[in-house]
Amino acid sequence: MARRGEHSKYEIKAMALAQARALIEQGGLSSVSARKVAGDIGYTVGSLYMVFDNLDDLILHVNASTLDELYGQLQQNIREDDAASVTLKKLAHTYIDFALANPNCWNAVFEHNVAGSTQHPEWFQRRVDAMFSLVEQYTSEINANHTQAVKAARVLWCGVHGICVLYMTNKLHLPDQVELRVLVEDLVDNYLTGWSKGIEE
Amino acid sequence: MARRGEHSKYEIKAMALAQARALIEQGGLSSVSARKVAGDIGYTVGSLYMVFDNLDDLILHVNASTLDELYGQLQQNIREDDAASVTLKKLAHTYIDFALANPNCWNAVFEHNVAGSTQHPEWFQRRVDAMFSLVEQYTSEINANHTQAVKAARVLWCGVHGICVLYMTNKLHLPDQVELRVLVEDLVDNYLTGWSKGIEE
DNA sequence: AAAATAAATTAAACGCTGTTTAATTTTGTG
DNA sequence: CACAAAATTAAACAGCGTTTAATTTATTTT
Repeated sequence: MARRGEHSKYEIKAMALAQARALIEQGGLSSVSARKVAGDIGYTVGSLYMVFDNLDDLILHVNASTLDELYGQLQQNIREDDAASVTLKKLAHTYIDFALANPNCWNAVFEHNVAGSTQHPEWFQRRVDAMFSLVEQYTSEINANHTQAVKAARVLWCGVHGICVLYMTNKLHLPDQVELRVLVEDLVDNYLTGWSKGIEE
Repeated sequence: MARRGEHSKYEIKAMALAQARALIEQGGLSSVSARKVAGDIGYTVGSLYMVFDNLDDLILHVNASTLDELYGQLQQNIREDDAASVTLKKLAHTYIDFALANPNCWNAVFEHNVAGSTQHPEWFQRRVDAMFSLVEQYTSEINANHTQAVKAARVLWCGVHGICVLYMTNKLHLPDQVELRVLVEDLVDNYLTGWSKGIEE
């Protein structure tokens, strides 16, 4: 085994990921290219293909780390003594706040769809599932029925995401009186109210 | 003025749009290229740039026609004598059905984000707004307060879209018991129940 | 009818892209 | 020191969006 000695494979991988992420932060997904990333960290494309399958693989790893960061922030804002409905609302707001604070990274997660395969690799899917599971923890506090709790978690999270994604891609034209945060508040409130009523009966 | 005589500008434009749409239907947005579209209709790229600003402009026009088709299907499934809540549910289902029936065209509408400008051209925005307005018609039947009806329309439509977009991009992993149609049903039902309860008080 | 003009259309070029290949350098080992 | 293996680069390929200049075609003018 031989290397230039300066950086290990892991270091090169980490450097490439960091630089790709920086490029996305600054100019969005379209400003990432193999030559640019490689050049910025002092290598040529070949070294990138040594540690990543291809550019999609690289971007998928950046997106995974974005999801990790988002997951961390979701966890941080949870207070054990809050009611489940309060926690769910906090999670929704944290999601929106993260997207607003990291628009390009957040966008990249959903903008980037791997061309050929219809499925994401397992290690990526796990991150998506983890977020649904987090929400599910609190919907199941409201309704112990597992299937119902799963469904509610999916619906709530998808709903919050839908508001977010249409807003971030300039397809949600809000009147001045209506704010983004008010919409998610309204969604979670009304959905949970309706859901609770369904349980009572 | 002179032309090859075979086709007028409008005809070329229409042919290009039709072919671009066909390519999207078959292989998604990534299988559209200026050279491919031009070649398929018997011209070279130059003729494309005669009738479109650029490739983004072409795709934006395809997407606009997709939205028109979707809007048409939404209108078709409306029965005047249905209750507003029933109509809203029908609209949601029609939206899902359209996405499932035209996955690549539907995806293209949301996958394609014009690089430079943050805003879409007016004629495109109008199509998006038209859909929200359609939903708004029926939320305002439930609550006459305009601001509230606008908000509910946005939240419902975003929610349905969120479910749809995460499902279509393989980021929504549904347990076998939970179906896509059940999710939108659940969303609309519970949201409207919660919303109605808010009005009563 | 021939010549001039203007538009339509093409061909070619520019600089970029992801990816693969072969050549080259560097390193660790026998 | 020589050999082999790994790291790294350089070059190539086929494609991309877009712009430019050249060329064909049709219309207008003389």
